[in-house]
Amino acid sequence: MEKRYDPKLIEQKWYDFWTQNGTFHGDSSAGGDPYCIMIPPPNVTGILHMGHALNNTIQDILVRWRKMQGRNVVWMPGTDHAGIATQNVVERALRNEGKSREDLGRDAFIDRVWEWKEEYGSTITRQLRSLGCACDWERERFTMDEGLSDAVTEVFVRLFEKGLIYRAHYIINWCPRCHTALSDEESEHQDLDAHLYYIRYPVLDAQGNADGHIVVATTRPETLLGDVAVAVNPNDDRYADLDSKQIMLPVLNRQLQVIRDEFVDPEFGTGIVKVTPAHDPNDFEMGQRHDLTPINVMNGNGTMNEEAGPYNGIDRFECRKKIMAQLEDEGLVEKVEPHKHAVGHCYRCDTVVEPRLSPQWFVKMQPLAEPAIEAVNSGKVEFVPGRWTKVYLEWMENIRDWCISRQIWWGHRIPIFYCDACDHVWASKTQPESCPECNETKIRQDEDVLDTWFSSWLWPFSTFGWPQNTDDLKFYYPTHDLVTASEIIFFWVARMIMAGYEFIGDIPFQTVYIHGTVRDDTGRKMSKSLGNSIDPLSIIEEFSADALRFSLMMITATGQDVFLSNDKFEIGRNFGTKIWNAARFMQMHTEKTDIPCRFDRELTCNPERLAPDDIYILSRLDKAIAVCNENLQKYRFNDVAHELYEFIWHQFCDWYVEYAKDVLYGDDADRRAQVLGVMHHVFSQAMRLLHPVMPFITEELWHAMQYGDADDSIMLADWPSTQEKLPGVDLDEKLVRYVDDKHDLIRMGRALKSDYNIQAATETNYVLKPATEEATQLIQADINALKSALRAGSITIDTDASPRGMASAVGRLGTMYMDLAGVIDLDAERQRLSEQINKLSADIQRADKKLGNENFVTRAPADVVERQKALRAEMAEKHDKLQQQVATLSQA
RNA sequence: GGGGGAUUAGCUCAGUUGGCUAGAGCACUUGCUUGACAUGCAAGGGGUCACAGGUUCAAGUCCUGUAUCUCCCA
Repeated sequence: MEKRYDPKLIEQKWYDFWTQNGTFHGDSSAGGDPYCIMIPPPNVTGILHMGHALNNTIQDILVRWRKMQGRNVVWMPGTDHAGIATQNVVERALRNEGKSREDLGRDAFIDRVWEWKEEYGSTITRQLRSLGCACDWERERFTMDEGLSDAVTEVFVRLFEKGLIYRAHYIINWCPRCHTALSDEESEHQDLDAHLYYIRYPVLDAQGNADGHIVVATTRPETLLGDVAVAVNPNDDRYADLDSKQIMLPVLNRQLQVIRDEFVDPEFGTGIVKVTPAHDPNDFEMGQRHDLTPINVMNGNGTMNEEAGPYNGIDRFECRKKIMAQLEDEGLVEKVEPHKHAVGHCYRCDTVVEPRLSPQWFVKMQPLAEPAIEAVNSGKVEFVPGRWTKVYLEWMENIRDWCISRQIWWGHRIPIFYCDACDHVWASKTQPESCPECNETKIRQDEDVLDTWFSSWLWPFSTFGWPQNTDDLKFYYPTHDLVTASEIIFFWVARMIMAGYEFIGDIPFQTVYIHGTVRDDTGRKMSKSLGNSIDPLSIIEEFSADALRFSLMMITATGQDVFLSNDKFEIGRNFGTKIWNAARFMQMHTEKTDIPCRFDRELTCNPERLAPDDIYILSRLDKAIAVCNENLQKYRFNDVAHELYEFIWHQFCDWYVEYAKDVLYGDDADRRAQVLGVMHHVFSQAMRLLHPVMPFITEELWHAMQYGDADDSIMLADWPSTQEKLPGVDLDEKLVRYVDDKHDLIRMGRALKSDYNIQAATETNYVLKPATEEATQLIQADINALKSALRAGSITIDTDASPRGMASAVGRLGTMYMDLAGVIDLDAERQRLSEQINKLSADIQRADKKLGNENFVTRAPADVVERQKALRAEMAEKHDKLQQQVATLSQA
């Protein structure tokens, strides 16, 4: 083994090994107990960021753990075609060539997008590989694949024929830059510091003479060009006489209707609002209630249209400025106030979304939502952490229809056909030759494509070949865990549950694990525009993929947001180095012997000759296994990481390996074999426990230690279980407790040296007065281990010891004296002991107070009271002994 | 406006059904080129658990309110 661990080559090597050996592939015909995870398909234009790294590390942990448990595992990978984002990317490239998509035409443009996809579309899946993801790449899918596209068409036609897909002229979110409709979820609200403009609308009396004005408050003055009415609350008696007046629209001098509608908040502005049904969703609804005809004053690109009169052709924001200037000139501006309000932004390009009245296709969601609500209410689908249940239900119970049409070219074209002859509109899975009603051949397909999520919501079954009822679908569906971030609950999770019920009649997955958002160390979301992203690939380059993964798990509390900075990844790197060196140590000693290394398969040891420290580490291993198992089941990955860190670093390396040195450098060949046997057994189990989190280094060491055959993988090794007791080995509780106490004793002995400024390497002499007969025997049998741990010159066991002039410390096993060769500072030692005594006195008092409380003794559970009593007794004993020490000192 | 989360050591965070003397990593102090590892070892210091009430034998933990930060929805 190399002295330094060099992860780069090793990680590449093992990833190739796994993929070449089909380690990640699952096969339904092999049967067994299925376990399936669907990757949240990343955007095909995407590059790996820390959110992906966190998301996929968690999935990989689950997948590798289940695989080792012997489940028939599939982790389904793939990407989505990201209609708007991908089209944007390709259009940008075209623009650099001085062309537009219209120049190319639809078919040529789509060819061009496919070319782009072939060339650049595998960036993120390649990056997932360097993270170590055990995806079943043979199954990789893309939402525009033939099979998945077939599923999309099938679903559209079914829903259309069921009456759940309809076309309507409705106000939707429109991105003027991407030039398409968006769903409500794709319009992200951001609070903006803006203004509330108070504008005077002239009033004429019944005779048509000027009669003052009314004041309306608006955040968007440019839309007044599309006003058709003003509205007041019916209970607002300030404006009772408004009906007898004519309200005139400034600029265009159009007479406006006056309507009364409950929607108007009398507290907002002046209590009068302008009504612009074509440019505001609330106004649109008011318009419908009052039978108003909307006037659209804008073009699709965000400029004003001919309805805007003098402002025709001007950009909407420019128009706002100009119109305010004109109103100012005409004395029609009452005042302008600062105003904070939420404004929708396009989730793909961050342009301010424009509410736009246009014909679009919608899915009627309420009927689909009902079983999906029930699935979560009944616990068939479970959110972890559970608080997300409420978020999901809240959205589902107030679900709104889903706008699925997009005015772009890249995507699944809507399978709707129109007959110009008879106006028949129908959906068809195949390209029809003629109108089914009138047989006319002059038919045309809808120009729009579907929302990308309209294919993503089918992902859990379309990837398995649905609508065909394939063997894979039957075997792996419903899948088990879905791992994603909270941002995607509405976009994707909720819709998948609805699709699962609607098209398969069953849930798509059992558990939805929602992890936190990755933030920078000041708590801001990582984003390209803020420039605060940490690139996972540069972290992998600098620290290794294992380090990235382990560090993320160490610092990511279940479901909480993660605050990251570069130096946090040192945790994982240092841990990897530690493990590497422990393995080197073991190999070094194993090479010197002729014993085989494969202790994990069969621990060939003589139980009679196992020392307390051997028993102890085996017992701690059992505990580590139990803790890991429990926390994996509970999706508490940071607890798993912490336990592995504690066990491998502190229990194994700090205590057991240190203990083992004495034996391994000693001359008892039989004991050497025992210790090496235990060591390899523990290490091989630890590597398995760690494998899901740090797959590369564990695979490397699995082979370096020859725990498996050359063509074997740790990923196929058995997952550790506490049930597998070692033959003939009794993990005697008494011995385990003894070693715990011995560790205390060692710490105390070292602290004595440290307190007296004696270098650790100086071989001082100790006298030990055991507390009990049992302790005497245990220590006597174990004296060499104690001696070497303390680097003692000698340890004299003396049950009657009462030495003078020595520094002392009291532990459960007994009292430890350190010989200071007559140079003890009595005052300092007295001081040292008094401090301990004082602290103990305070603790004893506190315990007495509790135990003296009648209510505590009678009402608290018996075991709590017992524990308190035992603790008190222990403290009192130690207290007495310390006082004796002080007394002995004084006699000197 | 509605809902969620957070507030514990200098920093980042654990602390699960209330029950030890509140823990970890990093940072800090002191000592150590000890035969796997200085990406390390050993020994330390450091906390009024945001604030105010309440429930309880017992509150970091449960309840109410307040403050600050943060996210989602409208």
